Amino acid sequence: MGCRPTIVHVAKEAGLSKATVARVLNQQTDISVRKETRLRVQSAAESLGYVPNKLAASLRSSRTNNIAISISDISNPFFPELVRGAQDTLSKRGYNMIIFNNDWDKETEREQFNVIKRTLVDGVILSPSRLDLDLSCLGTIPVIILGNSDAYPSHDSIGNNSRAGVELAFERLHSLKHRRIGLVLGGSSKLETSAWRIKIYRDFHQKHGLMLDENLITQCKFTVRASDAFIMARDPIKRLLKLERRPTAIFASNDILALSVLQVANELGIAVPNELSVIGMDDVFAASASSPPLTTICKQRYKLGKLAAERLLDLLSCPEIVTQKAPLKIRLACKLIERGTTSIL
Amino acid sequence: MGCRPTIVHVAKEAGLSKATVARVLNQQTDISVRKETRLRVQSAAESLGYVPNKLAASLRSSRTNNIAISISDISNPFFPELVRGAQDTLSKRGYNMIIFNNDWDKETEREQFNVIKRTLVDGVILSPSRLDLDLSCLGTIPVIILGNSDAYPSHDSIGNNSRAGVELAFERLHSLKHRRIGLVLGGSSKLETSAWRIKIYRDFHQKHGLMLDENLITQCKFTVRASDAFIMARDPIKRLLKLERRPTAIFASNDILALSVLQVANELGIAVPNELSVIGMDDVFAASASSPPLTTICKQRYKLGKLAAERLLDLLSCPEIVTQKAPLKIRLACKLIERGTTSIL
DNA sequence: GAAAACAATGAGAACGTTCTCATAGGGAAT
DNA sequence: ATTCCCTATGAGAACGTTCTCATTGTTTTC
Repeated sequence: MGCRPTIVHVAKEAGLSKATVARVLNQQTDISVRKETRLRVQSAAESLGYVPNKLAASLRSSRTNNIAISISDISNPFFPELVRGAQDTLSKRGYNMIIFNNDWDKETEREQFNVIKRTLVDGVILSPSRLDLDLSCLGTIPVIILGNSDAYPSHDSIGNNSRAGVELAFERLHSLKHRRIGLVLGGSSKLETSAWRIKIYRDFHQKHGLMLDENLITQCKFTVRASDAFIMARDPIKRLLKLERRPTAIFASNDILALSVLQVANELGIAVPNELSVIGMDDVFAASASSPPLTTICKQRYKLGKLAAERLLDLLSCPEIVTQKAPLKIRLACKLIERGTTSIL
Repeated sequence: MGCRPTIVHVAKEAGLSKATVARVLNQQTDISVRKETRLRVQSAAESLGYVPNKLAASLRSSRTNNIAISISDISNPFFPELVRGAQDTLSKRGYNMIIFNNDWDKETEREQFNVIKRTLVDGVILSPSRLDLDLSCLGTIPVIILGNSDAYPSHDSIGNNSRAGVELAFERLHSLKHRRIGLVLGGSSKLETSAWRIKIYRDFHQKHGLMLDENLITQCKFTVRASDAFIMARDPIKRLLKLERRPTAIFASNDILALSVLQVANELGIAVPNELSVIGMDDVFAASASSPPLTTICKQRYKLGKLAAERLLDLLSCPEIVTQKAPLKIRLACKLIERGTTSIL
C-alpha cells in the first residue's frame, strides 16, 4: 500500500462503517459500542498500522490541539524554562506547542500573528514585544498575556511581581548597610521597563532619606542576543565601577547585566562580595553557576509558563469563564535568593 | 458574520469562482490571471478580512509546512541556540516549528514519534535520546539526525566533531605544560558518550608518555535538569580537588560541569587560572558570563540547527536527492575559545 | 400485542482548501 | 470559413476526518 491507511480502510477491514470506527477510535466512552465491535475495530486498525490524520480531524472539528507561544527569543536565558513549564502542562493534555520568536520586533510579531491566525491554533500564550500591541487581529483566539503590564485589561495576564521584587532587592541592600547603591539597567531610560525601575529607585532613596546620585544610574544598550548584551554592558559598568566614589552595592535589572558586573569587578580586582555586593534579577541558570554564585531576585519562570498553560486549557475546556468573570490577573511573587554576592558593609 | 470568511465568500464577493481566487491568492505567477481579475480578488479578500485556512490547504495538498524538532530538553542550555538556528532558517521559508522534549526518556520519545506521525509534519529534526532508536515508525517522513553518531547510517546527520574537540582540549593543556590533568564526566562510564572520552584521555596519555592516574577520572551523576547536574557535580569535584596530589588542570565534558569546577575551586580558595586551569565544552552562555570567563571548546550550536534546517528544506523541495546520493554526514569543527580559565603552569 | 424506548450501527453531509479537467472566447494559421 | 491553439476562467472531485440524523433490531412498557 502506497499511502497510509485511512479510517475507510479500517472500516472495510473490520466490515463496519467509518462512523463506528471513529466512535471506537475516539474513545468516546459515553457512546455505546458493543465490546466485540470495539475489538474488531482495534485489531483492524492495528493490523493495518492505522495512524489517524490529525489534519482532517482538525479541519472538521475546528480544534487543532496546537498552541502558539510567542516570545522574544528562545535563546535568551529567560525563556527556555518558561517555555518548558508551559509545554509540560500542554503536552500532558495532548497539545502541541508552536514557538515564535519575534526578536522584540513589532513588525515580525505582527507578521507572526497572521501566521498564527492562518495556522488555526486553539490558543496563544503571548509575551508582547511592546505594550501598545493590537491583539484584535488575532480575532477570537483565546490569548494569555505573559507579563505584569496593565496594557491589556481585557485579557488574562500572568506575570511576576517585578516591582515588589525590585523593592526587595533595594531593601535587602539597605538592611546590609549599603547606602551607595548603583542601578544598572538594560535599554534606554525611555523604555517603560526602565522607567518604573528608576521610579522605584527614587522612591527608595526618598523613603530612607538617602541622597540620590544620578551618576549611579547606568544605562546599558539593549540588544537582542543575550551574549551581546553581556558584552555591551561592560563599558558602562566599567565606568560605574571606576567612579571616584564608587557604589558599595549594585542592583542590575537582569542577571545578564549582573553577571557582567561580576566579571568587570573581577577584572578590576574588586572583591565580591567584600568590596561590592551585587544583586541580579531572573535567576537564570548562569546565575547559580557563577563564582561566587549570584544573589538574585528569582522570577518563577517555570511556574509562569505552567500557569499560563493551565489557564489557557481552562479557557479551552470551558469557554464560559472568559465572559462570565473578570479577566484573570496573576502576579507571582519574586523571591530573594541570597547566594554569594551580597554581604554586610 | 459569525465565522471567518472562506475562499467561497471571497469568490462570491468578487463575482468569480473559487478556483480563480485560489490562483490569485497562491501567487502562482506562472499561471495566467488577468490583472483586473487579480485586483478584484485582492480587494474582495481584503474587504472581507479573509485569512486562508491552513488546515484545509494542508489536508488537500498534504504539505503542512510544519517541522517537528525533538530534543531532550529546551531548558538545557545547550539547546535553545540550536533551536533558534533551525527556526530562523525555517521561518524564513514559511515553516513553523513544533518542539518536543523527551527528557532523555525512551518511552516519552517513542510516544512523541506517534504524535509526530499523527500531526503530519513535513519533516523532523531529531536529537536522539539513545543510539538504538527505531526510526521506522516515523515512516517516510524526512529525518535529519543531530549528533555525530554513526548509529543511523541511512539518515542524514549533522553534528559537532566532539572527539577532535576533546583532543584539542587535552593538547592545549599539554602545551601549557600541564601533566596532571583531571577528567570530569557526566553520566556513568558505561554510557557511550563517557566511554569514548575516556578512550581519548587514555590515548592522549599514551601518546605523550604520561602516567595515567585513575583517580583523576571523575564521574558525576547524570540528571535531566542542568541546574541539578550542576549541584550534583559538586561532591565528586570537591573530592577531586582535595586529592593530596590534585590535578593542575581539568577538562570537563560540558560547561555545566566546568562551571561547577570553577565554583568549587573558588570556595576552596584555589585560584583559577593560576593554580588550576579549566576547560569546558559547548560554549554555553553561562560560560562567557563566569568570572573569570571559561575557556571552552565551542560547539557551533546555532550553525548546527541552521544546517539541519537547511538540509531538511533541501530534501523537501527536491526529494530526489534523498535516494540519489549517499546520506549527508556533516561534522562541524569544534574551536578552542581561550578565555580566562587557562594559563601556563 | 402494539407502542415506546433504547442500544448499536450506517449513510452521507460538511469542513475549506487544492488540483485536475473542462469550457468559453479570441486570435493566428491554413 | 474552418481549424487550431492559447488564455482566462469555471465546475467539481478529492483530501480524511467529525458529526448529525436515519435506520435497524431488541427490549421494555402499558
